[in-house]
Amino acid sequence: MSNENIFYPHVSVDCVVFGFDGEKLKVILIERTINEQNELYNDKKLPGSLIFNEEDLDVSANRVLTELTGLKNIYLSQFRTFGSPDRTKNPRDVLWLENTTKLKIGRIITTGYVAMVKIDRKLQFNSDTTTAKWHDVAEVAKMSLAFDHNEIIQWGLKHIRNQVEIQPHLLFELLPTKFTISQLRTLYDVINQVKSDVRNFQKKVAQMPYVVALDELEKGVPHRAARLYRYKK
Amino acid sequence: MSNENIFYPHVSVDCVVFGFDGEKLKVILIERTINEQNELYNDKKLPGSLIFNEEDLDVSANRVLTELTGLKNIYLSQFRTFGSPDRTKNPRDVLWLENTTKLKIGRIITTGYVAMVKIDRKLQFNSDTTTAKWHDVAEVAKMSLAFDHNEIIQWGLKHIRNQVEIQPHLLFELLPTKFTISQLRTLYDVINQVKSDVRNFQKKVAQMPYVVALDELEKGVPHRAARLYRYKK
DNA sequence: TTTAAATAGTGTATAAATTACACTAACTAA
DNA sequence: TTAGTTAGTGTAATTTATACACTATTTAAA
Repeated sequence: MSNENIFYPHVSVDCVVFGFDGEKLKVILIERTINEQNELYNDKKLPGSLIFNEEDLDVSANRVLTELTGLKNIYLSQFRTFGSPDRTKNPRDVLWLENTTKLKIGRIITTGYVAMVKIDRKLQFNSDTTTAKWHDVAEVAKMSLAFDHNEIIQWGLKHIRNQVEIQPHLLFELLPTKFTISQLRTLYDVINQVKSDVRNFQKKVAQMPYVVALDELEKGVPHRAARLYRYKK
Repeated sequence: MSNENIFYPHVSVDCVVFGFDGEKLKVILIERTINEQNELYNDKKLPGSLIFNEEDLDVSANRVLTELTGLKNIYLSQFRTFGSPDRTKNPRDVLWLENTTKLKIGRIITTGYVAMVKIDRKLQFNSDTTTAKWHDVAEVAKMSLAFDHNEIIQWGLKHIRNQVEIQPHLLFELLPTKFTISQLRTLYDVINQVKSDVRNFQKKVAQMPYVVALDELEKGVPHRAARLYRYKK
């Protein structure tokens, strides 16, 4: 192996945080502002950043997520690492990187993490120049995000689809503590890209010992109120 | 973000190549020799190496696999990145790294790839000091490999188990071109850690349009010969 | 040449899971 | 009172999964 081919890339983590608003899948994006020849340009990106020395990847992902969104104690699950040399070929991305890190950046290898969180969790951020907000996943697919973040989101989506199939319990991470079967079904359908039959779905839920009915109905709807359920254990 | 926390790790790839000998799951390991204070020490590790500048991770994994095993045109699938700062805490590993790369190595982030190959493919290698060989996965679990390679193999195993469930076609990557149903069943059982019923398994295979019976029997067995099948499409 | 040993190969009945399908119930607002 | 909106319920048919035991074929040894 010849030494001159070896180089020192930077390493980062990016977090794809999914939420569900009762109707659509959402993802958290950070707004970034780039000062390009004194023209301000606005853009969106995933919450992510370079890792620290002596910091494990998982730890880094948690730190970065908290720094950029205020979310704490979120279960983040690694899904894929993106290492194309083309990742930093967009001059706008390079400009932004060098401005925010004060480093000369050549190449960045980034590891993607997914999380599924209840959408009512408050997003806070401790930087003046970034804003974390929920966006429709479907809308985001049409936008042009920083770096290869569109691609990263698609892989993240694929990952949670697989994960939910193996561990259906994960669905409840996305629902409010009290939810209707209708909400659960809509979520199930959005994730699995299917259209479930209402009666068959009720039957399926009835067989889930971990979904327990409450003596409570939803409120504030202009029609018959649905029964509320919660996830147990 | 403060600059002094940012550092420059090395990035590598490691390949977990699975095979099947008709009975047990196998994995390719490389033998390495470490000269430790003029004592030679032998050891095993996964085929892996540092990536080159401007080289995509996937490309790198293929290059490294070919360099260390002679295997070409193998479908490698990324499964997880290992980034603990403790990865390079074993002095023996550091010694070996610095001898082979002639670089001062601090930390290495490595991305794991899995492949499934027919075990009759010949292993060649173009280095005098390394030897690639098949080993029983179960035996390897009891050995102490270089770096965190034991852990990497376990994650790789988990990955192919999931993948095979989603894509049963992958099983045929591990079988010879012509195989018996018995071999297919044994492989299925080893991968899924189950014990299938012979009759039910035959039924299952009969429903796989991509497994076609040949007008041919296995040879050289000291009992009734089984019919051969092949994978189609 | 007979017999033992080893593995191949076959069918049926039961249970469980999945699918298809249409109407009544409850509440709100006009 | 009525129209609009969503909640909630059962049954039959099909498909899939499971449990289970004997005969067939070949080789090698007695």
